[in-house]
Amino acid sequence: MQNNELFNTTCLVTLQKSPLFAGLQEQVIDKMLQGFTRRVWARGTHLFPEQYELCFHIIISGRIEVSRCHPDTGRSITICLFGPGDGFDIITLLDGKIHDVILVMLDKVETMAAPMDKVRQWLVEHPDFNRRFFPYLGKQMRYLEDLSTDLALHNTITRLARLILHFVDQEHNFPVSRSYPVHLINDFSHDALASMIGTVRTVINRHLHQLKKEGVIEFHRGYIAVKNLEKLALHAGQTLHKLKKTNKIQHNSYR
Amino acid sequence: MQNNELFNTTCLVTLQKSPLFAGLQEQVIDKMLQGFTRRVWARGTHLFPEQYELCFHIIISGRIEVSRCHPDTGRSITICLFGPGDGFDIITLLDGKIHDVILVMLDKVETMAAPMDKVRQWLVEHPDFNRRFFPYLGKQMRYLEDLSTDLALHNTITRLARLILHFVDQEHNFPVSRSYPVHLINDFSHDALASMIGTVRTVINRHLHQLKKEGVIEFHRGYIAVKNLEKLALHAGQTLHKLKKTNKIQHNSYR
DNA sequence: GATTTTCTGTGACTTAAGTTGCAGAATCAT
DNA sequence: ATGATTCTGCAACTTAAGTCACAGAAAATC
Repeated sequence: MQNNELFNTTCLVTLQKSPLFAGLQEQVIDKMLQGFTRRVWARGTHLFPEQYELCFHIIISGRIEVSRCHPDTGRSITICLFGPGDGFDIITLLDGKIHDVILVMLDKVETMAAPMDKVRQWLVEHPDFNRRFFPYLGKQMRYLEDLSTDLALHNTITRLARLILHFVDQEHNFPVSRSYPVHLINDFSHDALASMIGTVRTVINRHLHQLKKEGVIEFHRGYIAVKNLEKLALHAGQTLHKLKKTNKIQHNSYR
Repeated sequence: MQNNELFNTTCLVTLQKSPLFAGLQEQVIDKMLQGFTRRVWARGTHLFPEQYELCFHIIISGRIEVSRCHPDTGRSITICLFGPGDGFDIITLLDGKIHDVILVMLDKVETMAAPMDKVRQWLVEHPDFNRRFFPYLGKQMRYLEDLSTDLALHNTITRLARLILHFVDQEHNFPVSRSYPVHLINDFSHDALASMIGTVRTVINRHLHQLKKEGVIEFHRGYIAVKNLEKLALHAGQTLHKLKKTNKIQHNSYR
């Protein structure tokens, strides 16, 4: 089947670029590819623990939002965002216990799935794979730590600035508008952005308009780009404490 | 030296109870013990990345608070809390990069230290150790996820209730007062508690007094115990949405 | 045991950030 | 196309949770 052939090629390419598999011997990757089954989900699908706990998945195409939801208020927080090359569920893979999060498919999503136990076995059999696995875990833990830190220490506009800064593509700027596009979260609704930094739509809306007024960003429905990186960095607090708040520092130093 | 002998015995016992080493063959543990160096820090010592990035440490005695601090406001958030048997810094071990957190010794702390590379080598050479390492990572990631979720979705009194519930020792209750003691955080100041849930001292103080008035807990300087677990669980939202907030659920259901 | 330092308790005040409600725009489904 | 649905933009309002300031208690240090 030609379609399948194409999918397999896409898989190989994705794996070779994936932080989990990049640099592995081709024969090892080939052998692993045999063990995977293709899965496809439509955009908007919600997956609950029972539906993903048995297999480990590698995303081939599309994005997945991992989130938690408050049963009473309905508010939700996005714990992480996955794209092609990412694998889930890492935590269940690690400890075998159920992981109580909701996966939302932000696009049509294609994955390769293999039983958890088989992937665990690969980790033992292929030290190379095992070694590559560690930095990937580190990256995830750092993201979670940063999320907690931001939520606890920064106000909402700072968090929004940091979010945009985190996903901005500083390499490629649009030649026409001289603005920097944003990755992965470019087409997010204000609700989705709110969930990323643990707040609500109206607050995101207010802050986006403020940043636009200040000339930091430009945006319209499903589109954000950065016009002034320095100002954005200032909002994000990158160099803030060196410039502006000298008085505050002094004020706190004699506590 | 007799003192050293005693320390080695303590080490062995700690390792055998540690989530990282429990169940390993004794000869493997013995061999690892050779590779460790003893380190001691006084209570209150602050460690910065340069001081711990080169070696992986296993705590033998005492507690360590891992935290981040906002340079301007001086507020800080405790990212995790380590006790005997825990190892740090896990993230640097995983990806070899500097990990920008501050370690605060809450007691006099004794650790065993081994070069990062050596521990990474052990992970490769001893599949048993490697396998035990994974669930430990899972536990840490779950804690971070829960922290983020709590910060984003719950108000401060709920977070305080959850904190206490998380560290309560449900097994042993004091026969006299019929109250349940708290682990690890029992002697924390209100400032330290505040840092655990990402808020400030005055807020903790207010809520502690409220919980006391409601008969949920009892406390005095450096002491907390739970008098009514059910009420505490209610505050923590464990069964909240089933009992109390039915109206809220209905109210939200037609959004 | 005197003095310094660190904790705790409390009241008054401020404000960031949520909630609610509605109207119009954009997009999707049939 | 058209009707339904989902997004966006505001404005008015509420409140949880901060800040600030000070005093007394407890603990640590000398």
